[in-house]
Amino acid sequence: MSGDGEARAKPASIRDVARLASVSYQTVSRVLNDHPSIRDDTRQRVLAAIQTLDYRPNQAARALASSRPNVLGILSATVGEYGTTSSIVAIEQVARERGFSISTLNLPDASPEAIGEAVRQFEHEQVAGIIVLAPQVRVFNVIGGLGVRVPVATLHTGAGGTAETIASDQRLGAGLAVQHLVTLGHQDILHIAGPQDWIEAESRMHGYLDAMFEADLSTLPPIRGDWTADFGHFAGRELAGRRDFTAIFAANDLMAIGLMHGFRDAGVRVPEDICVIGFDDIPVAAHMWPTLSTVRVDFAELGRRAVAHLLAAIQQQPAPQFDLLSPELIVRQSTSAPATRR
Amino acid sequence: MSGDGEARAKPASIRDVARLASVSYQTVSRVLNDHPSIRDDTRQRVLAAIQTLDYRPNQAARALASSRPNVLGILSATVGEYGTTSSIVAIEQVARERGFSISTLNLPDASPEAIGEAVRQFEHEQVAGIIVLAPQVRVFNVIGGLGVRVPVATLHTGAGGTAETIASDQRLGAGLAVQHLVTLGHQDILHIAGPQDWIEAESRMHGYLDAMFEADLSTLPPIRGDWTADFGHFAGRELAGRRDFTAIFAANDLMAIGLMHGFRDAGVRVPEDICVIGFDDIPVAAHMWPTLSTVRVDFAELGRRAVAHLLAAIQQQPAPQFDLLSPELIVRQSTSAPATRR
DNA sequence: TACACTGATGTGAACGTACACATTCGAGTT
DNA sequence: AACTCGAATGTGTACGTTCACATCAGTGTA
Repeated sequence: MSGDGEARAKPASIRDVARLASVSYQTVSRVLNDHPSIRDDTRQRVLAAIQTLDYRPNQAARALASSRPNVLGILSATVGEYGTTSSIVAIEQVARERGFSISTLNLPDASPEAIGEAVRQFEHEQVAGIIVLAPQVRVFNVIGGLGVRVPVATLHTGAGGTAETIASDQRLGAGLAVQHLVTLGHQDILHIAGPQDWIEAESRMHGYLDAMFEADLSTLPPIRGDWTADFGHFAGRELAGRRDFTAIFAANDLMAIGLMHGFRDAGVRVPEDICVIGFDDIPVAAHMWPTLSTVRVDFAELGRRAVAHLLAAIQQQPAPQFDLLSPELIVRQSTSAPATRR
Repeated sequence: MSGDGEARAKPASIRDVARLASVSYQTVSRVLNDHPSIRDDTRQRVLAAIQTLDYRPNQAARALASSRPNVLGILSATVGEYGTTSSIVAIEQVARERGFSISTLNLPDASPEAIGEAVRQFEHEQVAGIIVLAPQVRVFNVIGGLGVRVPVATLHTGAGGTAETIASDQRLGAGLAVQHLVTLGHQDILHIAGPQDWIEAESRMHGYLDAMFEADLSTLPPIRGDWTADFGHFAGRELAGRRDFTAIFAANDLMAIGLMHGFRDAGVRVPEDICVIGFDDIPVAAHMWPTLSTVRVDFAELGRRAVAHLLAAIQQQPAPQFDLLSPELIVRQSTSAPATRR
């Protein structure tokens, strides 16, 4: 394979740099850590030596010697969901820019034991902080009760507690969706919520309830789903027989897509008979039939903010203040004015 | 919050375990590393002590002392795609079971410079090996020419080279799709391929060409797409005017979904006028209208195998031999016999 | 001139583990 | 009984970095 001339020897250490710059290794260490008391020409000399040797600090040794590690843990329970994935990608990128690496840990189930074990694992891996993407109420409680010693930041809105919480305004988003339906003339709006334990499910549901209340409309009891398109499909077929609503606000796009499928199976037309709006704006939403109205959330920005918060906490600095991230209403074909004949 | 009585002191070290088990720290180290020469009762005593103290080896120290690090790097360029994500989740889980953590690195673009820098970064992080999920031909070449010192495993089929390659039989999968269409009676089948540089795009396209050849059918020049539903949508509208094919095999589900959207816009019916089959079986495929026929690939298993391969290479053991992973044909509504009237 | 004080640098540990080399012990061989 | 051998365990040291402390010059103050 494409011979690479120079057989690279073992990487340069801090002492090699020190020797080349004619200073002690400790001085090099100070330069690396931005110690104030370093004469400027000394710093320049050290930096030049670093450059020459292509020296990069050994993270393992650094983590071992200091108690200030350089890995962020990402704890997620929502595997493969669009929003989660988008956030993780963004987190990883910005964390890397700030000199941290990422260790991800996916929970197949979010049982308290599993969460506890995961946090233990992270602590043991000496992570600097943990970003939690498992937005279940229970996770908060477990983590809160665990006496975690490292900073924790959680994505998504809800439960305050000790953890830094990065929110997008899911309630506002839900409100946008409902107001859109109301503006179109709908009065009987059903909500398909996410699982009971989920913070996002709760806040989207509250957004629905609030918006309905403000519009002076009576609400129907929400239906509990599990976020999946398969559930939506099932629910759609079940609900097709009901005539007490003209529009549905689903807590996420997948369920909305499944719903439309179920309605189709049952001969209910969207949007003519029933309107459907989702939440998330996953990439295929624009290509459904009918194309799916939804609420877009900037998951990547959410992730970036989580990192900013977490790093501030790690460095004992005041948390940066962000405005709540405003979701955006995306109107497509699946919502229209209610049919008059019904 | 929620007082947790015992203020946990610093975690137990190997010496604490040794003291409790009345052995030397070295003996504990041997137990941890499965050294053969350990009396069984000694081993039991040590294991009991480990249990009691909830001891877990400090990975940083371990990585520092040995040159045998315990982190696997995942290099990916295909952000947020379903298959990639599924594989990564599986990789992460099985790697963790085998005592490795995962460091992910997502490339916004797959330029040679970016790839080189990423590999450097991983080497510098002392990763034990790298799993590459950026299945572009170019990536192989860059990595091959880089003289990477750590083992590399790449997912997906194609380009042999020095890297361990974990393949699912994409050609076979593509063949399944085409044969399905042929069996239904189609003769003029168009292929929407992935981007030119992508290994998977190439092998799916070759699968298409091979299957057409075997069926003694003439092929149409494939159309190059970019994997996205948006492209599919565009292509669908363009192709709606053509009458020289009765079925389309799209290289992935997203493009297939976009295609159906485009056809819908143009008044072409699926499957009555044109049949569409995709590849991947993403979760929403079953809920399209019409539901999308496709080829299912076990991405998770693919990821697990990549880890097995990589760990074998790391431990200088012979690579485990797997049969090629066989994709599965999933027949749904978007494919049917061609209309006779056309 | 002696004194404390600050800025810049150097020295000796320590972090928790693995590796190379002792050491001990018992069994088998001569 | 002395000897070899291997299995089981213990002792030093190194990995590359940071931390606590020591040093040493220079500066201002009494």
